[in-house]
Parts: sequence; structure tokens; C-alpha cells
Amino acid sequence: MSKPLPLLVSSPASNQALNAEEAVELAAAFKALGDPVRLRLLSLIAAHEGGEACVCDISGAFELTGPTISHHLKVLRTAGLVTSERRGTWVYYRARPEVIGQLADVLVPLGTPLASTCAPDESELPA
Amino acid sequence: MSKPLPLLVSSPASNQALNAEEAVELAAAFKALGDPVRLRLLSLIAAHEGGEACVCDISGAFELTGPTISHHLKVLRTAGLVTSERRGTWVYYRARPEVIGQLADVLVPLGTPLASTCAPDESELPA
DNA sequence: CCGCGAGTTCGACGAGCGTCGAAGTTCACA
DNA sequence: TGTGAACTTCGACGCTCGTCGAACTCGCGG
Repeated sequence: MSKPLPLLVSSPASNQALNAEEAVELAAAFKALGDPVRLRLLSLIAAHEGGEACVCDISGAFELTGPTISHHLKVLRTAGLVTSERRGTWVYYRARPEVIGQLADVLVPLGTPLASTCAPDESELPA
Repeated sequence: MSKPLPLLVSSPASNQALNAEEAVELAAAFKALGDPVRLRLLSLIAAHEGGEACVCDISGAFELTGPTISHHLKVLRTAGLVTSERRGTWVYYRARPEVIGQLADVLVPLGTPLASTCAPDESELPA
């Protein structure tokens, strides 16, 4: 693994539409969230005491085999949504708030179509 | 099509982990966003004048055939992320802020593992 | 050194997804 | 009435994905 942390590069400024490259990066992250198991895994990790959890802590919540859980965790890790660290016998996973926060930042403007810069007409000026 | 608007049912309260049902609903929406084309489509629709766009307005941004664009729009519509309305010759798409906002609301607590509900002081290290 | 428990990797199988061309539908306009 | 434009639906093609069992790696305890 020589992966230098897949931090997204999406440019900060815009109620503008995403360009193709940004979309590819972001879609990869959203795709990782597009599975119920992975979404719960991430949720369980984030909600766990100390913000981290080892596999044995959370695998009991699923009726899936070990390899499958491991596979999903790998997808989350490759997408940059979690980090993993081995400590003795156990491997601990931890969410990456910066990356997840970027995804939320992308959704917010899509959920507020009329806000921000747009046309300075009579709509709703922030005074 | 007898689809009564797939509004998500996810319960509002929780820095708690998602349950299985919530995860299935939310993952379906995230999966719809897990494709670069669909992400850009949604972005283009939301960024378009008036918050709506007809297919011919946005299909030029892709090197894809009409059927493919139509397919992706259908996925977005089935996921509840957009609505469509025919007006004369053209079909106009519009983002659904309530649904998209729910997705953002799910990501925010995952991106702020230590914050959440109580504990009004931001003592980062509880031990 | 040896065995065990925790996770990961490997290989395979079926289901699902993205894409296209062709055909169908709906509306406007002459 | 009929011709064309704007989408959508249909059927098909490869490729990807989620899942599993088996085999492998790593670290601890005896």
C-alpha cells in the first residue's frame, strides 16, 4: 500500500456545478457509502467509544462472514473514509472527519438551490 | 409509476449508530450519488437557472447517448433525489432539497465524531 | 517452538450496473 | 394529417460488485 491519503481535491468555491474531475472523486466516496453494510460500519465506528472500533467490536452487528466485513472495511479505507491501525492482536478503524465533512459540504448547496450568489434579483437577499 | 415519493423515514434523533432499516434507505440514496454522471446531473440541475433544467439543457455536458442520460435521470428520480415534470415538448427536472438535506444531516455527525448531542463544552479529550 | 485467535487475501460465483442502438411515445407545428 | 423533435423504454452486451469458503499473515501466550 503506497497510498498517500486520498484527500479530495474539490475546489472550495462554488454554488457552481461540479466539473467532471470533481465528480469522479466525489462519486467514488459516495459509492462507498452506497451500501447498507458500509454505511452502518462507518456509523458504528464513528459512534463507538473513543471514535474508534476494532473489527471484533462491530462485526457482531451483521450476519456476514469475516471476509465480507473485511472487504467492506477495505472499500471504506480505499475511499478515504476511514483509517486502520493495528495494535497488537486487533485492528482499529477510525472515521476521517475531514473527508466526510467534504461530502456533506457538497450536498448542502444541492439541498439549498436558491441560496448564495445567484441572481441579485428580488428573491432573498441576506440583507 | 405509482410511487408515492420515497421520502426517507430516518429518525431524527441520534449521534447513535444507524439501524439496519435506516441504512438501507440511506444507502440507496447514496448509491444513486455514487456515479460521476449522476452527481454532475444533480449538480447541473441544482445550479441551473430557476433550480430546474430540461434534459436538453444538460445532456450536452456529457459524451453519452440520450438513453444513457435518461437512464441516470431515472435512477435519480427513483432514489427520490429529483422530480420530473413534462411541460410541452420538454421534461424538466428539479432537485429535492428535503431529501438531499437529509443525506447531509446523516454525514455531519459522522464527520464530527466527538461533538454530537450533550456535553456543551468542547473538551476534546474525555480522559 | 507451537498453536490459537484476529483479520486479511484469494478465487469463484451470481446478481446488478452502465452503456448502447433500435423502437416506442408524446407533443408542437404546419 | 403528417412530420419532426424530445425523451423514454426495451433488449442486449460486458464489467463491476457483494458474498462466501479456503488459505494466508500477524501477534500473543504457553
